[in-house]
Amino acid sequence: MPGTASNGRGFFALRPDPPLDFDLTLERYRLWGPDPANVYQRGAFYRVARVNGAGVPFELTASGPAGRPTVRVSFEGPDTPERRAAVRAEARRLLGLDADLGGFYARATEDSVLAPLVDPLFGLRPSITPDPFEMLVGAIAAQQVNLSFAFATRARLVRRFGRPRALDGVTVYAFPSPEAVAGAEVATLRAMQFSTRKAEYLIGLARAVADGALDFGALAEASDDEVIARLTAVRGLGRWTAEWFLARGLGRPDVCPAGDLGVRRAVEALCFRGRPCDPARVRRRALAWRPYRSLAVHYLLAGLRRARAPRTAVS
DNA sequence: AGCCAGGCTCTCG
DNA sequence: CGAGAGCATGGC
Repeated sequence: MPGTASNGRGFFALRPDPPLDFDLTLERYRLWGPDPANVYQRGAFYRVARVNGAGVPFELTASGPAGRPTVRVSFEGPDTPERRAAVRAEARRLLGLDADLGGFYARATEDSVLAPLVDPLFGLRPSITPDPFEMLVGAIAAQQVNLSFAFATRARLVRRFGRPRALDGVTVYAFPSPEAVAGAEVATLRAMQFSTRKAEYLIGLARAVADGALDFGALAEASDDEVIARLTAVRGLGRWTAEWFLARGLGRPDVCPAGDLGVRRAVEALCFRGRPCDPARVRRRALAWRPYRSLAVHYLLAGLRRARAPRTAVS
């Protein structure tokens, strides 16, 4: 590895506005199985940032009091301002640091469903996927199948089409580029246990991104409704996918993916005493959580998970 | 064996 | 248009 040693490492610290619960926020990257592009193990989170097409592996660790944590960021050198800025931007998105948690909590105290969730989930932030293509691939993988299976199929795709990097002996993959997936064969994706339909969706999406038909830069500037319209024009991307993209890909604050099975179950359990309700009812109930519907949904899902699988007393 | 899993497309009426 | 059937896959 010529050059690696002399290029060294870069370090800096993030001091986000509190609160931030580092583990609660990043826990989702290991809940349903390993994700080779987002490795969270032994208290450290690893990922590969993209800078002008080049990959920069970095590592996040937390220290300091929970009320005011410091996030230590370490990345593969050379330590240039451009690389540093790119890593900082990815770290901020992964940790959801731009979310208005204070405003949400103030509103949540007035809501009988949200209020009890604030204390046990204090500092949970909505992790944003830094790479929009990655977000959409993950959504397609998760359509209509359980999340453990979805993670497994997506992990196979990452290992096959992504590039492995090493940082402190930990292997973390750069998520595959649209160009790499655009060149895949349906049969290859079928072998990863994607259905034929999903294989077609994935290749079609990758091509649309690669040839510029789907422009993420433009989406970032568009209104919520416009984003939904442009995404659902792509075969394989429906409203559910578009709404999760808004929330988890673009960090839009006021989105409720009412068609989501998990959201529906959470709303049924926490708002309607377990009584079944359809997406329209979910959407109506969520109106009360404006303009923080994304955070509300995030907390409902995490709250239900916690209720069903409570953490051990010590942690 | 059969139902479920954090949907989407296509077709009809 | 809105509802409904059809779709593929693996896990339990």
